[in-house]
Amino acid sequence: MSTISKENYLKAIFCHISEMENNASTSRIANHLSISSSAISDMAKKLSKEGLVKYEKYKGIMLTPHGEKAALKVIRRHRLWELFLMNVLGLDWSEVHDEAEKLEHYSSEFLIDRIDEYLGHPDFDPHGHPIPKKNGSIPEIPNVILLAEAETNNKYELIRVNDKESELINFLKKVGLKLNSKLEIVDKLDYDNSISVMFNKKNITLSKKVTDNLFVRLIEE
Amino acid sequence: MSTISKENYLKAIFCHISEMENNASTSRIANHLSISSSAISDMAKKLSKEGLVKYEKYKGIMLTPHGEKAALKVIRRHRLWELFLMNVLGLDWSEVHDEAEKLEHYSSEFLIDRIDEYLGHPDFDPHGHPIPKKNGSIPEIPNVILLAEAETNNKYELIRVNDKESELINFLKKVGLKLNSKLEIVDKLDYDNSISVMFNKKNITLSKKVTDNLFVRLIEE
DNA sequence: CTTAATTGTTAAGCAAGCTTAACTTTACCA
DNA sequence: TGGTAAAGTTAAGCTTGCTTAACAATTAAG
Repeated sequence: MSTISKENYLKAIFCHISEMENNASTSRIANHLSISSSAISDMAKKLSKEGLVKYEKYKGIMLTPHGEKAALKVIRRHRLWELFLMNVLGLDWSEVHDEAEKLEHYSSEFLIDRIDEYLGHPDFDPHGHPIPKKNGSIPEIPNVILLAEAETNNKYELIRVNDKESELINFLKKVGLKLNSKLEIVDKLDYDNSISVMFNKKNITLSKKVTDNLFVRLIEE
Repeated sequence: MSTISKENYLKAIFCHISEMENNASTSRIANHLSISSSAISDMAKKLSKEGLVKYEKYKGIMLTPHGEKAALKVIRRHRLWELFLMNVLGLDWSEVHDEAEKLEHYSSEFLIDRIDEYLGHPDFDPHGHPIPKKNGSIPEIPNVILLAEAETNNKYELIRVNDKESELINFLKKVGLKLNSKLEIVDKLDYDNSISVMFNKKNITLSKKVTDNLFVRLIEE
Protein backbone atom coordinates (compact mmCIF):
# COMPACT_ATOMS: atom_id res chain seq x y z
CA MET A 1 0.00 0.00 0.00
CA SER A 2 1.16 3.48 -0.84
CA THR A 3 1.67 5.92 2.01
CA ILE A 4 2.90 9.51 2.10
CA SER A 5 6.30 8.34 3.15
CA LYS A 6 6.55 5.85 0.35
CA GLU A 7 5.46 8.44 -2.19
CA ASN A 8 8.29 10.65 -1.03
CA TYR A 9 10.81 7.84 -1.30
CA LEU A 10 9.70 7.02 -4.83
CA LYS A 11 9.93 10.67 -5.83
CA ALA A 12 13.40 11.00 -4.32
CA ILE A 13 14.61 7.82 -6.00
CA PHE A 14 13.23 8.99 -9.32
CA CYS A 15 15.09 12.30 -9.06
CA HIS A 16 18.40 10.66 -8.31
CA ILE A 17 18.02 8.10 -11.00
CA SER A 18 17.19 10.53 -13.74
CA GLU A 19 20.06 12.84 -12.84
CA MET A 20 22.69 10.20 -12.37
CA GLU A 21 22.78 6.65 -13.65
CA ASN A 22 20.30 3.90 -13.39
CA ASN A 23 20.32 3.49 -9.64
CA ALA A 24 20.21 5.70 -6.59
CA SER A 25 22.55 5.35 -3.63
CA THR A 26 21.29 5.07 -0.09
CA SER A 27 23.16 8.09 1.20
CA ARG A 28 22.01 10.40 -1.58
CA ILE A 29 18.40 9.60 -0.89
CA ALA A 30 18.96 9.88 2.84
CA ASN A 31 20.45 13.28 2.28
CA HIS A 32 17.70 14.38 -0.09
CA LEU A 33 14.98 13.40 2.36
CA SER A 34 16.86 14.47 5.51
CA ILE A 35 16.45 11.03 6.96
CA SER A 36 18.97 8.57 8.36
CA SER A 37 20.39 6.11 5.87
CA SER A 38 19.29 3.15 7.95
CA ALA A 39 15.71 4.23 7.36
CA ILE A 40 16.42 4.10 3.64
CA SER A 41 17.66 0.51 3.78
CA ASP A 42 14.58 -0.42 5.73
CA MET A 43 12.20 1.19 3.31
CA ALA A 44 14.07 -0.18 0.31
CA LYS A 45 13.16 -3.67 1.46
CA LYS A 46 9.52 -2.78 1.89
CA LEU A 47 9.28 -1.11 -1.50
CA SER A 48 11.05 -4.06 -3.03
CA LYS A 49 8.49 -6.45 -1.55
CA GLU A 50 5.77 -4.37 -3.12
CA GLY A 51 7.46 -4.53 -6.50
CA LEU A 52 8.03 -0.80 -6.73
CA VAL A 53 11.79 -1.00 -6.52
CA LYS A 54 14.64 -3.30 -7.43
CA TYR A 55 16.92 -3.48 -4.46
CA GLU A 56 20.03 -5.50 -3.79
CA LYS A 57 22.03 -4.98 -0.63
CA TYR A 58 24.98 -2.67 -1.16
CA LYS A 59 24.02 -2.26 -4.81
CA GLY A 60 21.71 0.75 -4.77
CA ILE A 61 18.04 1.16 -5.55
CA MET A 62 16.30 1.15 -8.91
CA LEU A 63 12.70 1.84 -9.77
CA THR A 64 10.74 -0.91 -11.45
CA PRO A 65 8.41 0.18 -14.27
CA HIS A 66 5.62 -0.06 -11.72
CA GLY A 67 7.57 2.13 -9.27
CA GLU A 68 8.41 4.68 -11.92
CA LYS A 69 4.77 4.99 -12.82
CA ALA A 70 3.94 5.64 -9.18
CA ALA A 71 6.71 8.23 -8.87
CA LEU A 72 5.53 10.06 -11.97
CA LYS A 73 2.05 10.24 -10.55
CA VAL A 74 3.32 12.03 -7.47
CA ILE A 75 5.47 14.37 -9.51
CA ARG A 76 2.52 15.11 -11.74
CA ARG A 77 0.44 16.03 -8.72
CA HIS A 78 3.20 18.22 -7.34
CA ARG A 79 3.80 20.18 -10.50
CA LEU A 80 0.14 20.67 -11.31
CA TRP A 81 -0.45 22.03 -7.84
CA GLU A 82 2.51 24.38 -8.19
CA LEU A 83 1.24 25.83 -11.40
CA PHE A 84 -2.29 26.03 -10.10
CA LEU A 85 -1.31 27.87 -6.93
CA MET A 86 0.72 30.34 -8.94
CA ASN A 87 -1.67 30.95 -11.82
CA VAL A 88 -4.95 30.85 -9.98
CA LEU A 89 -4.23 31.92 -6.42
CA GLY A 90 -1.35 34.20 -7.27
CA LEU A 91 1.21 32.61 -5.03
CA ASP A 92 4.79 33.53 -5.60
CA TRP A 93 7.47 31.56 -7.39
CA SER A 94 9.19 30.94 -4.08
CA GLU A 95 6.07 29.94 -2.19
CA VAL A 96 4.52 27.22 -4.31
CA HIS A 97 7.01 24.43 -3.75
CA ASP A 98 6.40 23.92 -0.06
CA GLU A 99 2.62 24.05 -0.37
CA ALA A 100 2.64 21.59 -3.25
CA GLU A 101 4.93 19.30 -1.30
CA LYS A 102 2.06 18.73 1.12
CA LEU A 103 -0.94 18.88 -1.20
CA GLU A 104 0.53 16.33 -3.62
CA HIS A 105 -0.14 13.54 -1.13
CA TYR A 106 -3.74 14.37 -0.41
CA SER A 107 -5.40 14.95 -3.75
CA SER A 108 -7.45 12.30 -5.45
CA GLU A 109 -6.68 11.46 -9.06
CA PHE A 110 -10.06 12.92 -9.87
CA LEU A 111 -9.15 16.27 -8.34
CA ILE A 112 -5.79 16.34 -10.08
CA ASP A 113 -7.43 15.71 -13.43
CA ARG A 114 -9.76 18.61 -12.78
CA ILE A 115 -6.82 20.88 -12.05
CA ASP A 116 -5.06 19.65 -15.17
CA GLU A 117 -8.14 20.39 -17.20
CA TYR A 118 -8.60 23.82 -15.62
CA LEU A 119 -5.04 24.73 -16.53
CA GLY A 120 -5.46 23.47 -20.09
CA HIS A 121 -3.23 20.39 -19.78
CA PRO A 122 0.00 22.35 -19.36
CA ASP A 123 3.41 20.90 -20.23
CA PHE A 124 5.61 22.71 -17.71
CA ASP A 125 5.41 23.89 -14.12
CA PRO A 126 6.42 27.39 -12.92
CA HIS A 127 10.04 26.29 -12.53
CA GLY A 128 10.22 24.90 -16.04
CA HIS A 129 9.96 21.25 -15.06
CA PRO A 130 7.89 19.01 -17.31
CA ILE A 131 4.54 17.88 -15.94
CA PRO A 132 4.11 14.15 -16.53
CA LYS A 133 0.94 13.38 -18.46
CA LYS A 134 -1.82 11.16 -17.14
CA ASN A 135 -0.48 8.33 -19.26
CA GLY A 136 3.03 8.72 -17.84
CA SER A 137 4.70 10.45 -20.78
CA ILE A 138 6.98 13.40 -20.08
CA PRO A 139 7.01 16.57 -22.21
CA GLU A 140 10.51 17.44 -23.33
CA ILE A 141 12.45 20.52 -24.35
CA PRO A 142 15.27 19.80 -26.78
CA ASN A 143 18.84 20.94 -26.15
CA VAL A 144 18.58 21.73 -22.49
CA ILE A 145 21.93 22.16 -20.78
CA LEU A 146 23.16 23.28 -17.39
CA LEU A 147 24.10 26.93 -17.30
CA ALA A 148 27.38 25.73 -15.79
CA GLU A 149 28.13 24.06 -19.12
CA ALA A 150 27.18 27.00 -21.34
CA GLU A 151 29.82 28.45 -23.63
CA THR A 152 31.28 31.93 -23.74
CA ASN A 153 29.73 34.43 -26.16
CA ASN A 154 26.62 32.38 -26.74
CA LYS A 155 23.14 33.57 -25.88
CA TYR A 156 20.80 31.41 -23.88
CA GLU A 157 17.29 31.38 -22.53
CA LEU A 158 16.66 30.37 -18.93
CA ILE A 159 14.14 27.56 -19.07
CA ARG A 160 14.40 25.57 -15.88
CA VAL A 161 15.23 26.23 -12.23
CA ASN A 162 15.75 23.66 -9.53
CA ASP A 163 13.07 24.27 -6.97
CA LYS A 164 14.46 22.17 -4.16
CA GLU A 165 16.14 25.10 -2.45
CA SER A 166 13.92 28.07 -1.87
CA GLU A 167 17.01 30.17 -1.26
CA LEU A 168 17.94 29.86 -4.91
CA ILE A 169 14.53 31.13 -5.93
CA ASN A 170 14.90 34.08 -3.60
CA PHE A 171 18.34 34.79 -5.02
CA LEU A 172 16.96 34.81 -8.55
CA LYS A 173 14.15 37.13 -7.55
CA LYS A 174 16.63 39.54 -6.07
CA VAL A 175 18.80 39.46 -9.17
CA GLY A 176 15.77 39.75 -11.42
CA LEU A 177 16.23 36.49 -13.31
CA LYS A 178 13.02 34.79 -14.42
CA LEU A 179 11.98 31.89 -16.56
CA ASN A 180 12.56 32.83 -20.21
CA SER A 181 15.09 35.53 -19.32
CA LYS A 182 17.72 35.86 -22.04
CA LEU A 183 21.36 35.94 -21.07
CA GLU A 184 24.72 36.05 -22.78
CA ILE A 185 27.80 34.36 -21.43
CA VAL A 186 30.50 37.01 -21.11
CA ASP A 187 33.16 35.01 -19.37
CA LYS A 188 33.82 31.77 -17.55
CA LEU A 189 36.15 32.15 -14.62
CA ASP A 190 38.27 29.08 -14.08
CA TYR A 191 39.35 30.04 -10.59
CA ASP A 192 36.01 29.42 -8.86
CA ASN A 193 33.98 28.16 -11.82
CA SER A 194 31.73 31.18 -11.67
CA ILE A 195 30.22 32.62 -14.82
CA SER A 196 29.85 36.22 -15.83
CA VAL A 197 26.67 36.89 -17.79
CA MET A 198 25.06 39.85 -19.51
CA PHE A 199 21.41 40.11 -18.62
CA ASN A 200 19.04 43.02 -19.03
CA LYS A 201 22.02 45.16 -20.07
CA LYS A 202 23.65 44.49 -16.73
CA ASN A 203 26.64 42.33 -16.05
CA ILE A 204 26.31 39.88 -13.17
CA THR A 205 28.42 37.04 -11.90
CA LEU A 206 26.83 33.73 -10.99
CA SER A 207 28.62 31.25 -8.74
CA LYS A 208 28.94 27.55 -9.50
CA LYS A 209 26.34 26.85 -6.84
CA VAL A 210 23.87 28.89 -8.87
CA THR A 211 24.81 27.77 -12.38
CA ASP A 212 24.58 24.13 -11.30
CA ASN A 213 20.89 24.63 -10.64
CA LEU A 214 19.85 26.56 -13.72
CA PHE A 215 19.05 25.07 -17.09
CA VAL A 216 19.23 26.96 -20.36
CA ARG A 217 18.68 26.56 -24.07
CA LEU A 218 20.91 28.03 -26.78
CA ILE A 219 19.09 30.71 -28.73
CA GLU A 220 21.81 32.43 -30.74
CA GLU A 221 25.48 31.83 -31.46
CA MET B 1 1.78 20.12 19.03
CA SER B 2 -1.10 19.85 16.64
CA THR B 3 -1.26 16.79 14.40
CA ILE B 4 -3.80 15.69 11.82
CA SER B 5 -5.32 13.32 14.30
CA LYS B 6 -5.65 15.98 16.95
CA GLU B 7 -7.22 18.37 14.49
CA ASN B 8 -9.85 15.76 13.73
CA TYR B 9 -10.56 15.18 17.40
CA LEU B 10 -11.00 18.89 18.03
CA LYS B 11 -13.33 19.20 15.07
CA ALA B 12 -15.37 16.22 16.22
CA ILE B 13 -15.60 17.52 19.77
CA PHE B 14 -16.67 20.91 18.50
CA CYS B 15 -19.48 19.41 16.44
CA HIS B 16 -20.87 17.42 19.34
CA ILE B 17 -20.65 20.29 21.74
CA SER B 18 -22.43 22.76 19.54
CA GLU B 19 -25.23 20.36 18.71
CA MET B 20 -25.77 19.03 22.17
CA GLU B 21 -24.81 20.54 25.49
CA ASN B 22 -21.55 21.82 26.74
CA ASN B 23 -19.61 18.58 26.68
CA ALA B 24 -19.09 15.69 24.32
CA SER B 25 -19.30 12.06 25.34
CA THR B 26 -16.59 9.57 24.58
CA SER B 27 -18.78 7.19 22.65
CA ARG B 28 -20.28 9.87 20.43
CA ILE B 29 -16.88 11.04 19.36
CA ALA B 30 -15.68 7.49 18.92
CA ASN B 31 -18.65 6.86 16.70
CA HIS B 32 -18.20 10.07 14.75
CA LEU B 33 -14.55 9.32 14.03
CA SER B 34 -15.00 5.56 13.59
CA ILE B 35 -12.42 4.90 16.23
CA SER B 36 -12.51 2.79 19.40
CA SER B 37 -13.58 4.63 22.51
CA SER B 38 -10.41 3.70 24.34
CA ALA B 39 -8.50 5.77 21.81
CA ILE B 40 -10.72 8.71 22.70
CA SER B 41 -9.92 8.45 26.40
CA ASP B 42 -6.25 8.31 25.52
CA MET B 43 -6.36 11.33 23.32
CA ALA B 44 -8.52 13.27 25.76
CA LYS B 45 -5.67 13.13 28.25
CA LYS B 46 -3.16 14.35 25.69
CA LEU B 47 -5.34 17.22 24.54
CA SER B 48 -6.02 18.09 28.14
CA LYS B 49 -2.29 18.31 28.86
CA GLU B 50 -1.95 20.70 25.96
CA GLY B 51 -4.72 22.87 27.31
CA LEU B 52 -7.00 22.33 24.33
CA VAL B 53 -9.62 20.42 26.22
CA LYS B 54 -11.11 20.17 29.68
CA TYR B 55 -11.35 16.52 30.56
CA GLU B 56 -12.44 14.75 33.71
CA LYS B 57 -12.73 10.99 33.81
CA TYR B 58 -16.26 9.79 33.20
CA LYS B 59 -17.45 13.37 32.84
CA GLY B 60 -17.07 14.03 29.14
CA ILE B 61 -14.88 16.37 27.14
CA MET B 62 -15.16 20.11 26.74
CA LEU B 63 -13.15 22.46 24.56
CA THR B 64 -11.18 25.21 26.26
CA PRO B 65 -11.28 28.62 24.55
CA HIS B 66 -7.88 27.72 23.14
CA GLY B 67 -9.19 24.40 21.85
CA GLU B 68 -12.26 26.00 20.33
CA LYS B 69 -10.09 28.45 18.45
CA ALA B 70 -8.06 25.57 17.08
CA ALA B 71 -11.20 23.67 16.06
CA LEU B 72 -12.62 26.70 14.28
CA LYS B 73 -9.42 27.06 12.30
CA VAL B 74 -9.76 23.54 10.98
CA ILE B 75 -13.43 24.03 10.19
CA ARG B 76 -12.60 27.28 8.40
CA ARG B 77 -10.05 25.46 6.26
CA HIS B 78 -12.50 22.69 5.50
CA ARG B 79 -15.35 24.93 4.42
CA LEU B 80 -13.23 27.28 2.39
CA TRP B 81 -11.78 24.34 0.50
CA GLU B 82 -15.27 22.95 -0.12
CA LEU B 83 -16.49 26.18 -1.60
CA PHE B 84 -13.33 26.67 -3.60
CA LEU B 85 -13.44 23.20 -5.11
CA MET B 86 -17.06 23.68 -6.08
CA ASN B 87 -16.90 27.24 -7.39
CA VAL B 88 -13.53 27.16 -9.07
CA LEU B 89 -12.89 23.58 -10.09
CA GLY B 90 -16.51 22.67 -10.63
CA LEU B 91 -16.65 19.72 -8.31
CA ASP B 92 -20.03 18.45 -7.36
CA TRP B 93 -21.95 19.02 -4.15
CA SER B 94 -21.41 15.41 -3.20
CA GLU B 95 -17.71 15.34 -4.03
CA VAL B 96 -16.26 18.27 -2.14
CA HIS B 97 -16.56 16.99 1.42
CA ASP B 98 -14.15 14.09 1.13
CA GLU B 99 -11.53 16.11 -0.72
CA ALA B 100 -11.74 18.95 1.78
CA GLU B 101 -11.47 16.48 4.63
CA LYS B 102 -7.92 15.77 3.48
CA LEU B 103 -6.82 19.17 2.23
CA GLU B 104 -7.88 20.94 5.43
CA HIS B 105 -4.91 19.43 7.27
CA TYR B 106 -2.27 20.37 4.77
CA SER B 107 -2.86 23.98 3.88
CA SER B 108 -0.87 26.78 5.45
CA GLU B 109 -2.76 29.68 6.97
CA PHE B 110 -1.28 31.79 4.21
CA LEU B 111 -2.81 29.59 1.52
CA ILE B 112 -6.18 29.53 3.24
CA ASP B 113 -6.23 33.30 3.42
CA ARG B 114 -5.54 33.45 -0.29
CA ILE B 115 -8.44 31.15 -0.97
CA ASP B 116 -10.65 33.22 1.31
CA GLU B 117 -9.65 36.34 -0.57
CA TYR B 118 -10.15 34.71 -3.96
CA LEU B 119 -13.68 33.74 -2.98
CA GLY B 120 -14.44 37.21 -1.63
CA HIS B 121 -14.55 36.29 2.07
CA PRO B 122 -17.69 34.17 1.80
CA ASP B 123 -19.94 33.53 4.79
CA PHE B 124 -21.27 30.07 3.93
CA ASP B 125 -19.99 26.87 2.37
CA PRO B 126 -21.82 24.88 -0.34
CA HIS B 127 -23.83 22.99 2.28
CA GLY B 128 -24.92 26.17 3.99
CA HIS B 129 -22.59 25.90 6.95
CA PRO B 130 -21.06 29.13 8.20
CA ILE B 131 -17.39 29.65 7.45
CA PRO B 132 -15.58 30.83 10.57
CA LYS B 133 -13.76 34.10 10.01
CA LYS B 134 -10.04 34.51 10.50
CA ASN B 135 -10.72 36.11 13.87
CA GLY B 136 -12.86 33.18 15.01
CA SER B 137 -16.30 34.74 14.62
CA ILE B 138 -19.06 32.70 13.01
CA PRO B 139 -21.56 34.14 10.51
CA GLU B 140 -25.12 33.36 11.53
CA ILE B 141 -28.48 32.97 9.88
CA PRO B 142 -31.40 33.86 12.13
CA ASN B 143 -34.28 31.47 12.78
CA VAL B 144 -32.72 28.30 11.52
CA ILE B 145 -34.62 25.18 12.53
CA LEU B 146 -34.47 21.51 11.71
CA LEU B 147 -36.86 20.50 8.98
CA ALA B 148 -38.01 17.80 11.39
CA GLU B 149 -39.35 20.57 13.59
CA ALA B 150 -41.07 22.57 10.88
CA GLU B 151 -44.81 23.13 11.13
CA THR B 152 -47.58 22.07 8.82
CA ASN B 153 -48.77 24.55 6.20
CA ASN B 154 -45.74 26.81 6.56
CA LYS B 155 -43.31 27.55 3.76
CA TYR B 156 -39.59 27.19 4.32
CA GLU B 157 -36.34 27.65 2.48
CA LEU B 158 -33.68 24.94 2.65
CA ILE B 159 -30.55 26.63 3.90
CA ARG B 160 -28.29 23.97 5.37
CA VAL B 161 -27.51 20.32 4.74
CA ASN B 162 -25.43 18.05 6.92
CA ASP B 163 -22.52 16.97 4.80
CA LYS B 164 -21.24 14.16 6.95
CA GLU B 165 -23.06 11.48 4.99
CA SER B 166 -22.53 11.64 1.27
CA GLU B 167 -25.54 9.36 0.84
CA LEU B 168 -27.79 12.16 1.98
CA ILE B 169 -26.33 14.49 -0.61
CA ASN B 170 -26.89 11.88 -3.29
CA PHE B 171 -30.44 11.42 -2.10
CA LEU B 172 -31.10 15.15 -2.34
CA LYS B 173 -29.63 15.28 -5.82
CA LYS B 174 -31.91 12.50 -6.92
CA VAL B 175 -34.96 14.20 -5.45
CA GLY B 176 -33.89 17.55 -6.86
CA LEU B 177 -33.59 19.41 -3.57
CA LYS B 178 -30.94 22.11 -3.50
CA LEU B 179 -29.81 24.86 -1.19
CA ASN B 180 -32.43 27.65 -1.29
CA SER B 181 -35.14 25.33 -2.55
CA LYS B 182 -38.55 26.43 -1.26
CA LEU B 183 -40.83 23.87 0.28
CA GLU B 184 -44.19 23.76 1.97
CA ILE B 185 -45.04 21.37 4.76
CA VAL B 186 -48.14 19.48 3.70
CA ASP B 187 -48.37 16.97 6.51
CA LYS B 188 -46.45 15.51 9.40
CA LEU B 189 -47.00 11.80 9.83
CA ASP B 190 -46.87 10.74 13.43
CA TYR B 191 -46.51 7.08 12.70
CA ASP B 192 -42.91 7.19 11.43
CA ASN B 193 -42.21 10.89 11.93
CA SER B 194 -41.86 11.42 8.22
CA ILE B 195 -42.91 14.70 6.62
CA SER B 196 -44.82 15.26 3.44
CA VAL B 197 -43.69 18.38 1.57
CA MET B 198 -44.69 20.25 -1.55
CA PHE B 199 -41.68 21.13 -3.61
CA ASN B 200 -41.48 22.22 -7.22
CA LYS B 201 -45.19 21.45 -7.54
CA LYS B 202 -44.51 17.86 -6.60
CA ASN B 203 -45.39 16.14 -3.39
CA ILE B 204 -42.63 14.12 -1.76
CA THR B 205 -42.28 12.39 1.57
CA LEU B 206 -39.10 12.79 3.58
CA SER B 207 -38.20 10.32 6.32
CA LYS B 208 -37.06 11.33 9.79
CA LYS B 209 -33.54 10.32 8.83
CA VAL B 210 -33.62 12.97 6.12
CA THR B 211 -35.44 15.75 7.98
CA ASP B 212 -33.05 15.41 10.91
CA ASN B 213 -30.23 16.48 8.65
CA LEU B 214 -31.82 19.41 6.83
CA PHE B 215 -32.11 22.93 8.18
CA VAL B 216 -34.69 25.43 6.98
CA ARG B 217 -35.83 28.99 7.54
CA LEU B 218 -39.45 30.11 7.63
CA ILE B 219 -40.29 32.33 4.69
CA GLU B 220 -44.07 32.56 4.70
CA GLU B 221 -46.85 31.54 7.02
C1' DC C 1 -31.45 0.78 47.02
C1' DT C 2 -29.68 -2.85 44.62
C1' DT C 3 -28.39 -4.71 40.33
C1' DA C 4 -27.85 -5.14 35.45
C1' DA C 5 -26.78 -2.64 31.33
C1' DT C 6 -24.35 0.93 29.44
C1' DT C 7 -20.55 3.73 29.15
C1' DG C 8 -15.86 4.83 30.03
C1' DT C 9 -10.99 3.68 31.31
C1' DT C 10 -6.71 1.06 31.72
C1' DA C 11 -3.39 -2.15 30.12
C1' DA C 12 -1.02 -4.64 26.79
C1' DG C 13 0.19 -4.92 22.22
C1' DC C 14 0.78 -3.77 17.23
C1' DA C 15 2.37 -1.19 12.86
C1' DA C 16 4.65 2.57 10.65
C1' DG C 17 8.44 5.26 10.38
C1' DC C 18 11.81 7.09 12.41
C1' DT C 19 16.47 7.24 15.56
C1' DT C 20 21.26 5.83 17.30
C1' DA C 21 24.84 2.50 17.83
C1' DA C 22 27.17 -1.39 16.40
C1' DC C 23 28.50 -4.04 12.72
C1' DT C 24 29.50 -5.41 7.54
C1' DT C 25 30.66 -4.59 2.86
C1' DT C 26 32.73 -2.07 -0.65
C1' DA C 27 36.04 0.85 -2.78
C1' DC C 28 40.13 2.98 -3.12
C1' DC C 29 44.93 3.99 -2.52
C1' DA C 30 49.55 3.10 -1.43
C1' DT D 1 47.18 -6.92 -2.39
C1' DG D 2 46.02 -5.41 2.08
C1' DG D 3 44.19 -2.02 5.05
C1' DT D 4 41.33 1.64 6.03
C1' DA D 5 37.75 5.15 5.13
C1' DA D 6 33.31 5.59 3.37
C1' DA D 7 29.01 3.69 2.46
C1' DG D 8 25.48 0.56 3.68
C1' DT D 9 22.99 -2.63 6.86
C1' DT D 10 21.15 -4.63 11.12
C1' DA D 11 19.42 -4.38 15.67
C1' DA D 12 17.26 -2.30 19.40
C1' DG D 13 14.39 1.20 20.84
C1' DC D 14 11.18 5.32 20.59
C1' DT D 15 6.70 7.85 19.40
C1' DT D 16 2.11 8.21 17.57
C1' DG D 17 -2.19 6.48 17.11
C1' DC D 18 -4.59 2.87 16.89
C1' DT D 19 -6.59 -2.10 18.55
C1' DT D 20 -8.70 -5.70 21.80
C1' DA D 21 -9.61 -7.43 26.31
C1' DA D 22 -10.31 -6.79 30.96
C1' DC D 23 -11.81 -3.88 34.43
C1' DA D 24 -14.36 0.32 36.72
C1' DA D 25 -17.87 3.85 37.10
C1' DT D 26 -22.32 5.56 36.08
C1' DT D 27 -27.09 5.22 35.00
C1' DA D 28 -31.49 3.50 34.81
C1' DA D 29 -34.98 0.20 36.14
C1' DG D 30 -37.33 -2.72 38.96
